[in-house]
Amino acid sequence: MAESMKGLKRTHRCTEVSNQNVNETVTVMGWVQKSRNKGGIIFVDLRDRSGILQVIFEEEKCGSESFAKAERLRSEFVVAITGTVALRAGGINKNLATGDIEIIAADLRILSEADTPPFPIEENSKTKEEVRLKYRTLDLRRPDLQRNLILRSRVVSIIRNFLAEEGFLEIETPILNKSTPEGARDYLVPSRVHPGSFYALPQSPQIFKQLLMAAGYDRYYQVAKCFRDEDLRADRQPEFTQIDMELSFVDIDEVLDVNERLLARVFKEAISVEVPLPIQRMTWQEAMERFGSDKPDVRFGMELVNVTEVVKDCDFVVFKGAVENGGSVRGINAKGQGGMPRKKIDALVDFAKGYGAKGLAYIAISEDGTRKSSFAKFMKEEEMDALVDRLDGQPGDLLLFAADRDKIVFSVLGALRCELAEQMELIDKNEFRFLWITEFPVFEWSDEEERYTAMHHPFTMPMEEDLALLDTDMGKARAKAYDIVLNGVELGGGSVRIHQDDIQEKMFRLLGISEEDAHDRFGFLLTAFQYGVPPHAGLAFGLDRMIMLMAGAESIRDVIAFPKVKDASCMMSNAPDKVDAKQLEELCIQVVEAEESAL
RNA sequence: GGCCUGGUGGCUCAGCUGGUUAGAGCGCCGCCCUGUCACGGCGGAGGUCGUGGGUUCGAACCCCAUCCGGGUCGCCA
Repeated sequence: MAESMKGLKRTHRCTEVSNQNVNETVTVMGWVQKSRNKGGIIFVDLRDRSGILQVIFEEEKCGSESFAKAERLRSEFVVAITGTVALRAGGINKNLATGDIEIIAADLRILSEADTPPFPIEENSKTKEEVRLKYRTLDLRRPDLQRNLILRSRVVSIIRNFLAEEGFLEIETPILNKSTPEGARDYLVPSRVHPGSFYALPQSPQIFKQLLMAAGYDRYYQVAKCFRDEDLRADRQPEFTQIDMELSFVDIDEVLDVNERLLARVFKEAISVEVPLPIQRMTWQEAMERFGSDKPDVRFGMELVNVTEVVKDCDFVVFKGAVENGGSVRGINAKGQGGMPRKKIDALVDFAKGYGAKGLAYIAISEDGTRKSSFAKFMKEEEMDALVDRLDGQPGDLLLFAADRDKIVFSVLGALRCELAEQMELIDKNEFRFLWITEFPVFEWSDEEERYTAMHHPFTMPMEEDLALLDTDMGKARAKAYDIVLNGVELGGGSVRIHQDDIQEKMFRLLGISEEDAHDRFGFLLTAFQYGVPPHAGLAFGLDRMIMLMAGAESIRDVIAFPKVKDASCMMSNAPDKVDAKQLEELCIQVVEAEESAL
């Protein structure tokens, strides 16, 4: 039976008690981690978010009533204990921060009884995520998740302090918005007052922060919830948090500068990691050429090598064909993997196919220098020599080649490079390597829509020196856009925005957005800009990913209190769910269930 | 939507090519124990093998469908 805590006040969290408090009377409250009943003495490990503290019950010290209650304690009971701090009479437990002390209980109240939890509340849980997510409150009691959320809170407060010091204002923007498609799928909210009309949840506060710049708020930031109705991944949730900011009267360098100082501060204060400044910068083109990725992990090498020139006249149709179709042939050298068994190489080929490759050519060089290759028979001896030479192939190396359109070659080798690094254990998990990627293309060709779309968004400023390209070769135009990458993960990105109306008009035109369309969708922004808009630029960090990397978590779910599973539902609450017919009626939405089952 | 992968007591797993009364560790329950902390001792309970079909004399195991997780490609301005 649960008791009241009337008259009690907690004096310490569990690990706030130390040997400095010996002989003091304290009141601690928390959950029973473990109870060890030795008959005449009962040991209870009491747990709260700070950690664990041992309490002992002896009948002559706590009285028969409390002792009887102590005998009933089970895992996860919530209790309040008043007692005296003492140095341990028994051995010291070195595994516990409070291992040299214990509380000699004088009084016990059972504040809440508890059923036996469905899985153990312990660090490094082996329990399936499915079960953990269903009982998320229990999962959140585990020390590793508590550490992650405490870290998250700390990071956010460091960010707030830093940005305040730098003159940023924290301003909230609406959650219920007008849908401005182009980009991710919107979550829609039906309007009751306007039947048939919908709000959209923000994918980011993009337009509002630009409006704030036009309104003169100079430097803005927000811890912003964002929503995207797309499929989930280990590092993607349908709702997630961005540290979103925008600055007026700045160009690229100033944005990067303030953000790298922010990152350095956060990593130093939160996890004692020094971030050397300035952070390395690399253009998008260079990143693609060298690493096959716009978010390269530069903790290891294994860079791509372009061998198009070497093989363009060879007789191997795969290579020749790729070159003739305007593509390229590139390779990587997996050092020391020349002895990789055929089966594993085949697995790599399958891996490559998952990224759109039709195949993967290889040359395995054994320790004695002899070569095994999937395509040697189509090549002249000197062509093979030249290939090996270009990739600096040494005895014991494995050379892998992809031939296709650049887009596919990059994506295949970029992924393969990371996969091999993982297999070969080339990655130092304690290293944090930041990288700015700059000069993204303004446009990206969409095969699906058969037109150019904005790579970043339609308000991204092209590089001044490339403005002329917009009329002649728009695919080559570069933007004043940048991403911040950490260990191969895109942590954030942003751009300088267009504040010149003629350039904005041109962008809309190039994207196939008519004047009418633009006005319909972004009219409120364009109108605002007519009354004086400063040059401005901004950036947004994915907070969840940042915490994930800082915490060394494998999934974003481990740094979010109540995450959703793969199909975007919540295993705990069962959201999304059906709603009452009455609720739908108010929204003038027909109940379709009956019709569906009839079909 | 595609591909890969998992589902066996509360938890984690084993269960060989189909032949059982489906096992183990932890947890749980009861009794005992005044220095435990992975406490210990003795005893005990607990499983329609995700679900539905099918093949077979016989299915946890094979086939089909389906549900619930995980990874990934597409998608994610």
